[in-house]
Amino acid sequence: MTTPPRVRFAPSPTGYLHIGGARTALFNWLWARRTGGTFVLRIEDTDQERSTKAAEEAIYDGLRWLGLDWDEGPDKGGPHGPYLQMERLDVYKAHAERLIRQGKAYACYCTKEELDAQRAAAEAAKVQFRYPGTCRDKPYDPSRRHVVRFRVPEHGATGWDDLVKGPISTPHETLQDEVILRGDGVPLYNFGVVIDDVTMGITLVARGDDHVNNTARQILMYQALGAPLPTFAHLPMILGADGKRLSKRHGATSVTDYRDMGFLPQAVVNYLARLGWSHGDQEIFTLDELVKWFDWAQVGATAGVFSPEKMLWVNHQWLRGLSDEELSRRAAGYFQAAGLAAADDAKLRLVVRQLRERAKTFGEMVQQARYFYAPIQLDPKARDKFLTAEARPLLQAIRDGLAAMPSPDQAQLEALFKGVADGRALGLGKVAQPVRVALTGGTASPGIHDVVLILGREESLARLDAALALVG
RNA sequence: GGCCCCUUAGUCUAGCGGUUAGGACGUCGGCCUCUCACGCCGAAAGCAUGGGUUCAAGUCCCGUAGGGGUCACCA
Repeated sequence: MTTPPRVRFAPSPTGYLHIGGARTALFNWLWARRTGGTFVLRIEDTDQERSTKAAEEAIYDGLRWLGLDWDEGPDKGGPHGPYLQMERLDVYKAHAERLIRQGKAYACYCTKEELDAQRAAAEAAKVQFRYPGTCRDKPYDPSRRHVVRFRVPEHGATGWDDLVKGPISTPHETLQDEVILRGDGVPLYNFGVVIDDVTMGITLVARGDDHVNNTARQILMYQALGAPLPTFAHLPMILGADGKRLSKRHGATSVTDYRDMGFLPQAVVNYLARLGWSHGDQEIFTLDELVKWFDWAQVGATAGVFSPEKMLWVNHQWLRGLSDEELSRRAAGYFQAAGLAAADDAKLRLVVRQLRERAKTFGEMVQQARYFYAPIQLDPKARDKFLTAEARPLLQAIRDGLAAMPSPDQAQLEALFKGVADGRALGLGKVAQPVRVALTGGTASPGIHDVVLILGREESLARLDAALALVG
């Protein structure tokens, strides 16, 4: 029996919740839920240039929509708060001063300009720039403007056994005495992370593998601090179709974009989980199943290309799996946003039932449902092909037959269409297509009887009349 | 460029020394059919490459190539 892990998701509030960040959050959350551990949300807002409150809210928003709840965080507090880095400045300062006193860090009085010049010189000489240790042995004078640098061993290497990548080691020669506290007392990333993970009792650090190169320096800091090491797990990046890191130019990368397009949160979670993790041959997973089966051992070490097509497919599977009630309840918001249906009513229920097999997202569903709620937009090609003189008598016959039905139902309509077709020795399609174009404006729709039923007798008659007027 | 990581079909993956290399998305063909979807059936398509180790290698080791990441008083 070991103590349950404490994991965390620590985004910077510099933008919306990115697909990649969402997956990192998801894996952490799954592990916490699976093990009975604790999921901590920490906001790393030390980059004051780029951090915004709006972005912070967007992150909460995205996580909530996905259904990933946190046990401790800025908005709900917890025993290790505050959870906003800018509210923890005194903590970093205290630890930095302790490290200075112990000789494990030191004050550096070099100016940015001096450093920039040295960097430029190194570049001109085509050598790798490393901080030369100018201030390494200078006495500590707090009254002088300074940054704090962490003393890195000259030789040797630091490694760890990564939960997803296995053993990794970084030679100290590639490291340098990096700045851990800025002149204004704000910590730099590596220091803030370590101090927070230590003081928050984080036992498993799972993050994107763009942090692999930070891990050795962080381990060195853990050691300097005398703190126990967490386990590290580095998740491979999510790439775009061109093999480059997924970014805006690849399309939608914000989880809320997917919400707006009409994806189900379960589907997004499902897809993200399967991108880089697997459980045999299964493709569709409920959250409960993911919680039950998620394991770092099944997380792959290779970067994955984000596939919008597959995510659409996954979403479609989920859409089709919802009950009629659930489906129309969720669809209602999208229909309202598009100005189509006023509410989750009986008509919407019928529309949605017909469209669930045909639309992969609520966004597509709304598009395909337009003619049920708004005047048709006649597709010219469809009109030329089907609203012809030959079709006139057929349309007329259907119109008259429908007019003669006080309350049409599936069986009556079937008999009507069949009768008209058989009477002229025509296939059903010859009759159905012109009617379809008359009623929907196009050539693709649910079954023609269903269309009539959803539209209703009056509206159907009106549209048939309009078409008849057109064919003259 | 230095360092680190990665490499099974177009894509996501299964595989953990002996398999006709399995599944899924996508693609193509067929069936179903009033259109479109759905569904069903079928097909094409893969172990980057060169050396080892071994009776046996997609699986282990080394090299090469390719890809990605990272080298700030950003995170």
